[in-house]
Amino acid sequence: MGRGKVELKKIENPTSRQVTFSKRRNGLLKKAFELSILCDAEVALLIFSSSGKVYQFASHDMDRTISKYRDEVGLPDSNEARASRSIEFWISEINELTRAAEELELKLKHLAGEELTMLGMKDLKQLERQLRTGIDRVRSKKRRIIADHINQLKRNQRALQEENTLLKKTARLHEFHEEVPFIPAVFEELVHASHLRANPEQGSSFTSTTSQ
Amino acid sequence: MGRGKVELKKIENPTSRQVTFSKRRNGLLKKAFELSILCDAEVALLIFSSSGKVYQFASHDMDRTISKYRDEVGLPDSNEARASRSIEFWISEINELTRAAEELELKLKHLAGEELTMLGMKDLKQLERQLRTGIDRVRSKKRRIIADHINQLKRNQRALQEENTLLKKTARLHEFHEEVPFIPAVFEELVHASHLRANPEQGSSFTSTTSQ
DNA sequence: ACCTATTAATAATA
DNA sequence: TTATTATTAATAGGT
Repeated sequence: MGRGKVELKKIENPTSRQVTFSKRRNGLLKKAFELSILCDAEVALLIFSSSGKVYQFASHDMDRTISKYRDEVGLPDSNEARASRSIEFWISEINELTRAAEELELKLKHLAGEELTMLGMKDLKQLERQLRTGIDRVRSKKRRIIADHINQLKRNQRALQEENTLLKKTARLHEFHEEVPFIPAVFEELVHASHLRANPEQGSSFTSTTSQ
Repeated sequence: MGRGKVELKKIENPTSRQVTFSKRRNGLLKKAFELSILCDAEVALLIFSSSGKVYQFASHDMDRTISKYRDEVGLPDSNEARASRSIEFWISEINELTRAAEELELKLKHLAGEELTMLGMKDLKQLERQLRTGIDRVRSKKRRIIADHINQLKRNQRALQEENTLLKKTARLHEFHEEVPFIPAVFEELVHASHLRANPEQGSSFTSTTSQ
């Protein structure tokens, strides 16, 4: 509901992500409030921005609602068992994971051409080689997809041409000697549909239908 | 957003209240989900219908989010409860870190041109754009490094040339226009000796001797 | 559950 | 953040 649709994926641009967050957060809180009033429901809503700030709404009392939730879903058990593993274990586990994640993030930045300051000529050459390989593979994949689409189109065209021929013969047999004046809209629709889905099955089912 | 506005008060008619609850509940859950994806937020939503049924959404892990909330808003309850909650929190923290790491790894693979099967044309185009940007930046960095080296070399050369010029001038001032015809044998001998012993004292005594 | 006329939310933009 | 406005999305009221 704006100047254009938006796909359901993380907004990359940090500024517009922040703006959208602000607006949608307010919208969500408002709707939570409305639902609780209009329908006499008990609603609790917690929102953490990616920067860690909290926003909340609770129609009744946050802790009460959370308690109700725990009672319903509640698994107030395995805490002890899991606590048995020493705290140190979990701490080191977290440190390890954090370290690994940071390493991965740095690699990603390097591939994006960021934070290159500490890299030497040798590293840069390797990086360029990796990027080259990546781009080649992506392009290759793109070519394949396009080729597949084209083949699908050709298959459809051939099927349609055959149908056309068949129809003409039938028409002649029935003493209809005039040309078919135009291609019906249905035809267009089928071609479009098969483009979009790029589904071989459709093509063949279409063919078999027409060949019957 | 319907055939007419609605007042913000409890809907009296139980049937339409139920219908509205159903519709708006779904709408709210959907929007909570969208916010979490679009803006990379952590969202938890609990809804109890007036009849007591629970509906929930949690972008990450309900317990983790609730723990974060308690930490932020901070009701320092009993130590027991807090300790056990902390364990839960760490566990979900680990899950979250693991998930994040896997996501990063997948991105890395994509940038390396691997695991492209599930990507559509749109994704591939964006990937190619990212790779292009990356490669441009890496090349730019390389050019800068090379340029710096060249400048350094030029600087050195210039310095040497100036020194050279200076030396020539100095030579002319001292009126030494002939070439040195040969090095006396005594000289050779002394040089050899000082090499072998590597004794600075000798060298200097030799110099002072000759200059006398 | 499905169908539209309408209202509400909001994306792009400043 | 806030304000504006063109568009899309949600949904009220009915079937």
